[in-house]
Amino acid sequence: MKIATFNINGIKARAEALPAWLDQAKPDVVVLQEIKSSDDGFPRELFEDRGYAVEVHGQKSFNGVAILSKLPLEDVRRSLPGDETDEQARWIEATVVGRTAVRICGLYLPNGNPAPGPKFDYKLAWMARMKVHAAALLAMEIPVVMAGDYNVIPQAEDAAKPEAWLDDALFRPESRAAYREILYLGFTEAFRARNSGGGHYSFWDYQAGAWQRNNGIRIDHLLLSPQAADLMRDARIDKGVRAGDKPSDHVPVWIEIDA
DNA sequence: ATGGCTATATGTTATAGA
Repeated sequence: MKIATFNINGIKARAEALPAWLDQAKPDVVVLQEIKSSDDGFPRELFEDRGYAVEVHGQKSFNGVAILSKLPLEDVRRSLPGDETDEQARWIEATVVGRTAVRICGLYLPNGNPAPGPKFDYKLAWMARMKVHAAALLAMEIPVVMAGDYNVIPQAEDAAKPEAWLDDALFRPESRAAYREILYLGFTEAFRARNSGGGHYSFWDYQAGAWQRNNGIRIDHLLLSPQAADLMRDARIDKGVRAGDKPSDHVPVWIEIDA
């Protein structure tokens, strides 16, 4: 089962590039972030025509997440527990049953800039909520994949210019510590389990020729429960997508698991 | 780079992203 995460930065703007990537990469499951669309405005037919089941947790203009799956999506949850007043659409999860059942979460973690400030406080509070929910997911003792745009640069080697990010919410010690707290509950970060060293990125800014200069950061991650990590066969970044026509500023990151 | 670009809304500019 090939599972991918892709922050597409606007579903309408990616109406050509996203289907083109699906046809080439043929993922079984994709979690999408920043669809920037309401549920009603989501072009479901683009994906249903390709054989994908579609579940959307949308929001007008900003945020918004979705799951596409070649297999049926069961037991869909459309919010991160822990704050009923949170109206930002940043979490969706569902179960996909292949050879075994896999719980797949699609998340769009808050950016948090500027830091310090209320947006940074929201980011850290959201991560504390995610830690609680992640522990509950681990307790199920089944394959769980938490995939998405974490908006966290885990280590200096995950940025081409780490010195430029020292005061940024994506690289602040508080953000990285909160990320580690979730990871160390017992998850495996898929890409790092199979690839070492620097130079691997999942985002390049549209500005200042960041792509041409390979000035990127690695912020899109897949965290696997032990039962999922045992099934992992591969983990890669589809870097070439960034060079395509009208690209998102993120590229897909994916795993292959024996499930 | 303190924002050089991009996307959305229903705009003639503001807001957000990372």
